[in-house]
Amino acid sequence: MRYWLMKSEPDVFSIDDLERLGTASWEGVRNYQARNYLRDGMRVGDQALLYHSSCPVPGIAGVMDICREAWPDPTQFDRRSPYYDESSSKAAPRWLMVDVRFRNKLPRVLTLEALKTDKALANLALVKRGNRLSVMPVSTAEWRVISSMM
DNA sequence: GCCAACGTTGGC
DNA sequence: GCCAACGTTGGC
Repeated sequence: MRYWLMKSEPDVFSIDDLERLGTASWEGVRNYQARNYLRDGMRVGDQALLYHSSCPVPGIAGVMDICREAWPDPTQFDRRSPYYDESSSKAAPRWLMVDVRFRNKLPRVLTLEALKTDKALANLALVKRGNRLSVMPVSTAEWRVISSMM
C-alpha cells in the first residue's frame, strides 16, 4: 500500500464535505505530474492525507482512502465547469480523477507550520519552497512521522 | 492583496 | 528547441 497527500481548498472541498458525503470523486486535477500520480501510482486501498490549502491555517485536515482507481474526469467536458478543457476529447480524455472515501477527521488541523519544523519531513514536497504540486507521494517513514503528530 | 515560484504557451 | 511572456498556485 502506498501513501499520498492531496490538496484542496476547503472553500471548494473540505474534510467536512467528505465526511458528509462518505465518498467523492477528486475532480479538477489539471497538472500533468499530479495526473500521472493519480494514474500510475494510486491503487484501491492506498491512503491519502487531505490537505487544506489557500486558507487561514493551511495543513492536514483528515485521512481518506482511495476507493476507485483513475477514470476520466467528466468536468473536462462540461463547458460550464471551471475545470472545462476544450482541448480534451472523450476519445482521448486528458484528465483523470480517483474516488476517495472518508476515514477520519483530525481533532485539530496538523498545520503546515508544524510540518515544517520536523526535520524528518524535510524531503516532503509540501514543505519545499514554491511547491505547487497538488497530489504527491508520502513515504512510509513520512507517514509514520505525520501519524505520530496527529 | 502581494508576490515568489512554477508550469504552460507560443513566437521564432 | 529556446525562452520570454503570461497565468496560476498558495503562503504570508
